[in-house]
Amino acid sequence: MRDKATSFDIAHRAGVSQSTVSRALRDSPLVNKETRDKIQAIATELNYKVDKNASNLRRQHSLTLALLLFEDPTSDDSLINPFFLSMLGSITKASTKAGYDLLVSFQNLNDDWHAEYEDSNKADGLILLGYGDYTDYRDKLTKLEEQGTHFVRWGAHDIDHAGVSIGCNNMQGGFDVTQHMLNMQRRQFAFIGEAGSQAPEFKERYLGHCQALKDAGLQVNNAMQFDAISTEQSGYQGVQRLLDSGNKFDALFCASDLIALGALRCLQEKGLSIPEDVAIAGFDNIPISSFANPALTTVHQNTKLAGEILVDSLLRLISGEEVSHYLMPVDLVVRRSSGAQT
Amino acid sequence: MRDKATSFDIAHRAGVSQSTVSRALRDSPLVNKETRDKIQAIATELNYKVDKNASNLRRQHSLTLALLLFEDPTSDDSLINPFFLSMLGSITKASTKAGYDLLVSFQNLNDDWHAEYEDSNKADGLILLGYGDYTDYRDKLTKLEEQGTHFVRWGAHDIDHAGVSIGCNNMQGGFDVTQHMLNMQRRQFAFIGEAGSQAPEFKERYLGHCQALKDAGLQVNNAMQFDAISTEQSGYQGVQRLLDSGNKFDALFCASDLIALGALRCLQEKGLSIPEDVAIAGFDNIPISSFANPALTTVHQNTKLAGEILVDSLLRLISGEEVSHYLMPVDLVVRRSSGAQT
DNA sequence: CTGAAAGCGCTTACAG
DNA sequence: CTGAAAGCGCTTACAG
Repeated sequence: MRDKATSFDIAHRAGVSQSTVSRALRDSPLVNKETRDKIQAIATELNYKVDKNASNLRRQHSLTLALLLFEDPTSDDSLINPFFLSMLGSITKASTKAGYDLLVSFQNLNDDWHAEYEDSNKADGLILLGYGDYTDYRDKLTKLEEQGTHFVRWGAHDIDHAGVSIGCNNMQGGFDVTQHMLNMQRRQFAFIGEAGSQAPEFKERYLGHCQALKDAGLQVNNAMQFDAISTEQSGYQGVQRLLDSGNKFDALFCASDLIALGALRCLQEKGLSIPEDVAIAGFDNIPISSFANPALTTVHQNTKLAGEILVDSLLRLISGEEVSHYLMPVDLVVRRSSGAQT
Repeated sequence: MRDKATSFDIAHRAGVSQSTVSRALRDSPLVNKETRDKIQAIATELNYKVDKNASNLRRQHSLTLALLLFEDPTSDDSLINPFFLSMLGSITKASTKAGYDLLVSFQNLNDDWHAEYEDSNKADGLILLGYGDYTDYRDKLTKLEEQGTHFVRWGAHDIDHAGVSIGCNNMQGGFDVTQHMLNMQRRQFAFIGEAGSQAPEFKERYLGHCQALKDAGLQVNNAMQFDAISTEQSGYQGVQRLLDSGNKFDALFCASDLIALGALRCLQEKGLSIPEDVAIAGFDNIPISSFANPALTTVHQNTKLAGEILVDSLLRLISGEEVSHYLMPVDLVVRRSSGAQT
C-alpha cells in the first residue's frame, strides 16, 4: 500500500520547516532559490502532490468549475444531443487550459441542483447548459443569483432570466436560413420546433425566420409552426402533424438538426424527394448533418469559441468583474437539402 | 454577498454542539430523532451544505472519480471521437447514480497525468479512456499501479498492461463482421486500421477478421491491411493507399466507423458504388453511421452498459475488492453498406 | 529569507 | 444520546 507524503515529510528531509516547504512548492520568491530547488527535488522524488482538499479548504476556493447539463426529460436515456456533447468537449478543453478542473454532471430540470456545487465548495462556479423548459428553470436561476453563486449559462439572452448568458445569434441564424431558401425560390414555409417562451432559443430562430419572410413580402402563418423538442423522433412527429394538416409546403426550417433529421426521414418515407419536393434546413451543424442524405443545410455555431467564452466569462465573474451577455455570430452552412447545387 | 453557514452556525441556532450537528446531518442514528429533525430543518432553512473540502480532508476520500480521456494527438482539435463522447455520457450518468462526482479531463498521452488526480486527493479513482499509442501508455500504467492508484481502463485486455481493463469483445466483432460479408458473397477483403500492438483494440478486430477468413478457407494476405488511426481523414488516406497498391478488393472492413466514413467518401469520389462495387463495414455504431449513405454496417458496443461496468468496477476496486477484466458482448448491426437487402 | 502558530470546516474516537 | 477535543494537510499573517 502507499502512504502519501505530506509537506511535513518533505520538511523533515529537507531540514526546514513545513511552512517553508509550502512556500517553496508554490514557487514563492520569498524562499531562497537553493532551498526551493532542494525542496522541489525532494517533492518530485517522493512523488508528492499538494493535497487539494487541504489546500482548497484553507484557501477557500477549489480551482474547479462545474458543468451542469440539462436534458430534455423526454429524450432517450442514452442519446445526448450531439451539439451539447460537442460543447462539453470544448468546455472541458477550455477549463483545462485555464488551469481549472471540470466537474460534469447531468441534471434533471427538477433536481435540486441549484446551489449544490458552489455552496459545498466543490466548484468556484457553474456553467449551465441544455435545452429544456425554462419556466421552472427561471426560479432556480433567480435563487442561484440570490445566493451569490457564480454562474453563466448557454442560451438565449432573456431579460426574464437572472445571470449572464452566452449564446449564438439565433435570430440571425433563423433569418439567414430562411433568406437562403427564399433565394432558392421556395415560398411555402413551415417551421418545426417549439416557438414559445419555454424554448427561448427556438423561439428566436422562429422570430428570425418570420422576419425573413416578412422582408420578402410574404405573410407569416402561425399555423405553419409545429411544436417539436430537439430529438429526431419529435421532428418526425412534428412533420407528421404538418402533413396531417393538409397545408402545402415546399420548404421546412427545423429548429435543430436532430429535428431536421427526423423530418427528413418522415418525408422520405412518404415518398417525397428532398430537396426537389421540399427543401429542408436545420440548426447546429452537428457532425451527422453532413452525412445525412441529402446533406443538411444548417447553421453552424462555433462550439470551440463558445466553450472558451463560457469559461472565460465565468472566470471573470468569479474574480469579481462585471460580465455582460454575449451573442456569438453564426454561419450558414449550405448543403444539398435546401436545394442548392453543391 | 453571501456568507456561507457553517455547522457552528447551525449548532448555535439549535442550541446543541457542533458535533451533534455533524452527526445529525449525516443521519447518524446516535442522534435523537427530534434533535436531528430540528437540526436538519435549520440546515435547510440556512441553505447549508457540508463543505466538501473539509469533509473530504477529514475523511480522506473525495467521493469523486476522474475520467481521463486520451486523444490521438493527430486528431482534429475540435472533433472528439463520437464513440468516446457517448462513453463520456454514460460514465457521467453512472457516476452520478453511484453518488460520485465526475471530474473530466482531456489528456495528451505524453502529459504527466499519471498520479495527478488520485495523489492530490481530488479523486478516489481514475477511469482511462481513449485510443492511442500504447507503448508510452504502458509505462505510465505500471507506474500508476506501483503507486497504488485505483484505476480501470477501457480497452483491450492485454497481459502486458497493468490494471483492470473493461472492453468489448473486439475479436468477436471483427469475426462477425467478416463472416457477414462472406455470407454476402464477398471474397477479396481489405482491412483499414492499424493492426499492431500500439493499437490493441484494432489489432483484435483484425485478428477476428483473419480468423473468419481462415474459417472460410480463404488465405489471409497481410498486404491487404492498411494502417489508419481512428479519424475520417486517416480512413480516407488508408483507402487511397489501398487503391494505389493496385490490389483488387470487393469488401472493406474498417477498424472504426470514422475510418469507414473516410473510406466511403474516398471510394465514392473515385466513382465506385457502395455496396455494389465494394462492401464496407465499420466498428462502434456511432450515431452518424446510420445516416451515412449508404448506411453503415457496423458493430455496436453497448456504451451504457460499458459506463456502468467501468464505474462499478472502479468502485469495487476502491473498496478493496478483487476485480477482474471484463469482456462485453458485441452486436453486429447490418445496414446497406455491406450489401445486405435492408 | 525562515519558523511557530493559527485556522480553514469538518468527522470521529473518547468520555460521560 | 451528547459534548469537548483532536486532527485531516495545508496556507499565510505575524514575528523575527
